[in-house]
Amino acid sequence: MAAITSPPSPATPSPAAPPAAPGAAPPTTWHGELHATVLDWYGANARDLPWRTASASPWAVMVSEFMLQQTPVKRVLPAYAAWLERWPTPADLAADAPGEAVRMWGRLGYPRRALRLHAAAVAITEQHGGRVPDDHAALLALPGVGEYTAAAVASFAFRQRHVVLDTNVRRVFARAVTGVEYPAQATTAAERRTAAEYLPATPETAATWAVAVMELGALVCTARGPECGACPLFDRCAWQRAGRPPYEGPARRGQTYEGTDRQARGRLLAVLRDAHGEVPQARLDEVWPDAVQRARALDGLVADGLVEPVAQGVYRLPR
DNA sequence: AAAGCGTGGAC
DNA sequence: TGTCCAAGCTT
Repeated sequence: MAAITSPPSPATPSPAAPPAAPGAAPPTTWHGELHATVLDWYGANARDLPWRTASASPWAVMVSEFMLQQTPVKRVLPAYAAWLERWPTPADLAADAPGEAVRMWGRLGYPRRALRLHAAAVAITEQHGGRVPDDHAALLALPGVGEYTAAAVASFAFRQRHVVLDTNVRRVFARAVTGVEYPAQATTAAERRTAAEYLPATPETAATWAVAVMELGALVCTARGPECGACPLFDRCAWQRAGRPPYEGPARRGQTYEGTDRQARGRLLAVLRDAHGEVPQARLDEVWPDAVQRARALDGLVADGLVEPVAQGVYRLPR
């Protein structure tokens, strides 16, 4: 496999050993240089985000992580602030109705996340004394918390050492280490192995490294139009050294949205969100003409617990 | 394990 | 314009 190589340093002919043979860990000094390179870049370029401040509680970090699942930072910022103002602790949210969480979620998208965040708050309140657990396995057991989110909360909020593998990190490793433009569609064991190899040994350093690599992917090593000229890994990057070969493979996505059940669900739920209280069927009929698809979408929302039928032809957000 | 799940912005 | 993408999770 390729690797992040040492930069061709004309100034200091590095005494560091060349890239290690497959299977062997590279020299600590070399790793240390790589870590310093990325950490220095992060120190100078990190965005000033509210969930990264010292005063951000583990709950605040968890809220941010839920909201950031597939939603851009810019749209999360105001929702994050409003959410924490209303529900500063898990117990505050748990004491409120799940429908209120769905309403506060607004237009962030994927509203099931709101429901799961509420359910997580209930679990934290009932099973963890109202404190966000600092144990990775306990985090993973919470609703809406997967491998990434568990690692992110444990790392960012509790400064533990975990492989934090999100879309940004995967892309950075795909390019810098593997030498391809994009990672595979699904996360592979090889990717976890690679990320683990490069993870600093010290928890505190590992935690900062995790967020730093993510930030690099978000700001420089972007999916489209990466700014390689501004990248601290420019000289080491396997993709760069290979001449930045374009992605080869199957189309990575291609989801149409217009006319889908997803769009129908969104329209219906928007009506429920904006109407405080019960909503008659007629109000829903207005926003989606196709009766068959409308019924299917509404059934789906009910099945997901996002909508509650209160009577024949009357609906509301769940209580 | 591939598909379903929202929404808005960038190019 | 349509396509792609955004700190994924669940079934």
